[in-house]
Amino acid sequence: MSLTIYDISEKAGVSIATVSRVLNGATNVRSSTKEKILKVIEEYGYAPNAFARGMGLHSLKTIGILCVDSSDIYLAKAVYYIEQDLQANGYESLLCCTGHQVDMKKHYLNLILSKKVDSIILVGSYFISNTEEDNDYIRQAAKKVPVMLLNASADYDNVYCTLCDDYSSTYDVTVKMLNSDTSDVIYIYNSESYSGLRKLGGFSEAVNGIGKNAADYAFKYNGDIYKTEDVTAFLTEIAKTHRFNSVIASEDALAIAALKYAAQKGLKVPEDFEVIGYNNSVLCSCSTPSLTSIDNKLEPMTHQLVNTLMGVLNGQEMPKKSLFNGSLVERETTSFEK
Amino acid sequence: MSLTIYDISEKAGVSIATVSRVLNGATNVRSSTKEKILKVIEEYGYAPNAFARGMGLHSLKTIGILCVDSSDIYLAKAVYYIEQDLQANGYESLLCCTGHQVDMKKHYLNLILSKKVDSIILVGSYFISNTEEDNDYIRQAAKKVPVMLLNASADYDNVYCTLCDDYSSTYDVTVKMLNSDTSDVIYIYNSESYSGLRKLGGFSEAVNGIGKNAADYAFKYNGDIYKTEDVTAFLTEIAKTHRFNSVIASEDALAIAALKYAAQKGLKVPEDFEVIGYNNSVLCSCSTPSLTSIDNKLEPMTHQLVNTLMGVLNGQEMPKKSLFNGSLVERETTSFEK
DNA sequence: ATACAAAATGTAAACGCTTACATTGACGAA
DNA sequence: TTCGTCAATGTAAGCGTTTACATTTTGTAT
Repeated sequence: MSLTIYDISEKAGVSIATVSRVLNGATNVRSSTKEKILKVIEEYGYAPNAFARGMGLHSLKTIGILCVDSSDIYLAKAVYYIEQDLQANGYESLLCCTGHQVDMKKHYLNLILSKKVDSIILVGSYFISNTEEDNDYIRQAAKKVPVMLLNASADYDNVYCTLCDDYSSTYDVTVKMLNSDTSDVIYIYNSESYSGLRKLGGFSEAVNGIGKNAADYAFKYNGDIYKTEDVTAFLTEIAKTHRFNSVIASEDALAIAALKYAAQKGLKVPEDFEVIGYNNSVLCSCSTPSLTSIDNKLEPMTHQLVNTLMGVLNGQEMPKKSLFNGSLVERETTSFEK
Repeated sequence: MSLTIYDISEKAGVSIATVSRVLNGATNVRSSTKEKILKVIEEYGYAPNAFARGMGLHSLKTIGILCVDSSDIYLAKAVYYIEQDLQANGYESLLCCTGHQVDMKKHYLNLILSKKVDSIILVGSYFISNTEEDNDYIRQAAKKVPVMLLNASADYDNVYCTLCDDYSSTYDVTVKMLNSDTSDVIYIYNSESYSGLRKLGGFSEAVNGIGKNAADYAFKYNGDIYKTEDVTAFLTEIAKTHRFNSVIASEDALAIAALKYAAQKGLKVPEDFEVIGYNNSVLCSCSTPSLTSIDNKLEPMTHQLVNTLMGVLNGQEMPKKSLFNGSLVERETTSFEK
């Protein structure tokens, strides 16, 4: 078995308490003693047992991150930023990818709670707005540690939200679209995610605003958004019953597929067909023409989230909700600027 | 503070041992007792303390995963597959994103080792082939638990490798390129990653094979591969001194940038300019024209890796090295098939 | 040299579990 | 009824730390 603090104390000729103090950077240890212990540790390659530490300590300076799907470009980026920030603040992070099933989400939430994390950050769709019961597990968790929500909103005790005002962004861009030459605009979205619904709301308000029925222009795609062929087939299907010459997508990947669709139909982008994505992800500059997209300020949001968290952990009063505004990044698939 | 096993035993009127047995699914507990305890646990929302468990238990059925950068599409996908498989095998996973700095890699490696993981899986460039000393930390880790390498090769005790024969794939595709109409082919690559070097080797052999000096045709790009503009600028720079009409890239993102470059120069793809990427990632079908790429069998590789690991943990003799062959997935940026 | 305060170090309890071993209880055979 | 057996349950030690408190050492002023 590996060495314990006893082994080290014995070899260094001191007590375990002194070793522990050195390990934890206590100041009240004579420097000669410290050196001696450090040398032994170095020589024998001792590493403290995290579980034993966990038992003694109250805080392990560890934050649990739950992510629905780390293979999603956007979420992976979010997790990455958050981890960097946590590390910069001297916190470790524990990441679990839960998938979309509710029981798995609950399972991992409890799992990670049992590891004495100081807080939990939820990245992706965890907060299911429809049923109070489904969300109860989050409220339960919030009784133990502060819960941070990225891109979701909830008014619970000890739950802090950082999000982008998708509603407004989508509303604004829809209005812009409706006023442009290509005015037959549809909205395609995929998941039942909270942000997807907020975007739908903004789109709907804009469409309803000009006296049309938004429901006729919003289409939900159930499937893998990265399967381009499936999405283009989906659009082809829509085209059978609906006329449209521009697409607002809830995700960049969907928008990319819309571009493929346009190419298939021989439609010129942006002259005859306009497309707007969401997230301003790496995909945008990968497509030809490059994709206009709404930047939802992921990086600033993650900074804010971690900042808020650090404040909360230090006992400061922090905002329960931090709201950012998205901004349109125009590239080659729209022609607003002309 | 949260409840302990003592609280539960008290409320249920049994001893802590019995509660522990129920918690761990022991069979020798009367079912009426079991029910009673389970009910109390349910009612009071007890969750065992993972650290205390960790102290008692020898194996926590937990695997540590180290990933260089989870925001990289390819690596994120790899991690995702691995986590799914581990979960299916009843193992938990602990993921740490280390970044590229060597000290951070070492730091996290030790950190994760201290959490009593049963094994460590390294995803990305951890094995630095050049200096023995730099790799020593991996050998040290392998003394404690089996170390699994994805896409890297090392002949150390207790280290198991699963990789794709990038060398051959790149060699084959280069030969194919050299024989086609567009024969002025260059290779662009970014990192000092192990697989990047293997690919370079394959490319070089093919080029040297026709009596040219490979070094004149391979170009290393140092920078963010997702910054399309930077990469196109890099290509423009190359074009000043070198004539080329086809590009083999070590990563899809670089290939995508090469497509942008071609578009800028008004070159027709694939007629006047051919491009091949690597990894067959989601980017391939996102670009227009869609990108020909080498599929390096990520999913089968991850399955194999986890299989091997499970075998090793069960004490079976397993292959030290599992080698897959990449395959060319032709899309619209090449014209081999015509 | 002596006394005392402060700094350094040591001792031992606590953290919440698992599990070997001890004890109790139930049931069937004699 | 009485014993033996085996299943169910309980007791207590141990896992490797941290840390409050106790003790020793050091340094300083007298």
